[in-house]
Amino acid sequence: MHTEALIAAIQRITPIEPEALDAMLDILSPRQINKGEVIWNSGEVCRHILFINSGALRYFYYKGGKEINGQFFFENEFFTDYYSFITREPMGFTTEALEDSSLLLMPRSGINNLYERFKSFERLGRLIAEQNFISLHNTRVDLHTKTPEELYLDLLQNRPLVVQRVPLYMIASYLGITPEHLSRIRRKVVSS
Amino acid sequence: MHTEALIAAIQRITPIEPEALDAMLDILSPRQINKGEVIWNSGEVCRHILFINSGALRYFYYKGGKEINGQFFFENEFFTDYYSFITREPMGFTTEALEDSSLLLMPRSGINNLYERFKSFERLGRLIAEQNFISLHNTRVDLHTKTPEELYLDLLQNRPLVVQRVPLYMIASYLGITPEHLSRIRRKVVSS
DNA sequence: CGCCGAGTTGAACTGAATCAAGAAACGTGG
DNA sequence: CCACGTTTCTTGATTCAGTTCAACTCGGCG
Repeated sequence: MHTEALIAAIQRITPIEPEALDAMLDILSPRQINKGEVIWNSGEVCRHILFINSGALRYFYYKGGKEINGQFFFENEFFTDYYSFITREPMGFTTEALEDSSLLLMPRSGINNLYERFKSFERLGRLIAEQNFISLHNTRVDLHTKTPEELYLDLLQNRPLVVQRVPLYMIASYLGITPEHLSRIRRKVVSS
Repeated sequence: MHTEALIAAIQRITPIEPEALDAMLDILSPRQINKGEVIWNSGEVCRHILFINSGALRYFYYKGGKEINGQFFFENEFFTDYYSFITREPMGFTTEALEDSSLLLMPRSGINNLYERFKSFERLGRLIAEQNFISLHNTRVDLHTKTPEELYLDLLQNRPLVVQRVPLYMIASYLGITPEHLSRIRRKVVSS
């Protein structure tokens, strides 16, 4: 099991003492998943936080029979449906592998145990939740105030991996526009 | 100082023992504010959670010189810029009284103190933060998937106070449309 | 080699913004 | 309690951004 990237990602967020890291390794379970496979289905309760060793994920929901992409995630990023994870309500969307991916899963029970044993780990959990909240807040403000073209330029700036590795038609629904329109925006942006 | 509504609102969320409630009363400070007055300015760090005894608030930010309303709050509701409150980064928006209002303010220092002394109070804080997160999540999904007309109908259903007590042109920017367009949507909805 | 999914392009259409003018509603001072 | 000015809301005409539908290109893969 490769855990170096996870440990490095954690240390980038907040320092954790070696004993806490050791205890964390005990609760990890690895999971390999192929491109296009579903990781978590809409309607299930989310019981894990996952870390992406390699690969890419997306989550999406449905609107009028069509898939709407909510967000994309890549190697060295954490992901969970924080809402479902906490409230134990069923998830409202489906999580799928965009590429063959190698994941590390941390179950809720194990995490709660770590929270009780290590204050530093509780701090880590809080910081991850806060990042989650902040990025949700930013997305909300952006959707509220920016044009599709501005949103696409932001994406190029801040999340170039999305533009490089996610098919255009998925990015389109993520931005709330049609693939045709995104294609035209891209032409315009490239030529300018 | 009127604290009955606050206590009732708390008990609706989670039971809190009398000693913890007493301790909480000690950290409260009341504040009267007139219609149109600013409560918190953009750029300040948010140091309080507030409870609305009576009146109404809104928060808004700017886009191209125009005010964009983020959310509206009424009597018996809590409000804070959760992001700024936690990270101590400056707030990105301004909070203002929509009506003459009577507020109760809880300072962060006092709240942290209560968290340490009473486990039940920590639970309350977590639940309020979660509600905050959930409503942000829902807003995000709605802005992503619904038409302005659907958003307005949702508002009528779920937050009728907004429609009753907030001027139309403020609701328009909240929904991401112009006042003219909202006026036409309203005409259409009423006549059907 | 041929197919199929992804991306592009064009033309017609539509929902929403903009601009401009009035009509209501509202509060304030006389 | 009325008159006036200001703010809010409505309505119409025009313009524009973005969608829809349909046809076509391109690249990868069986």
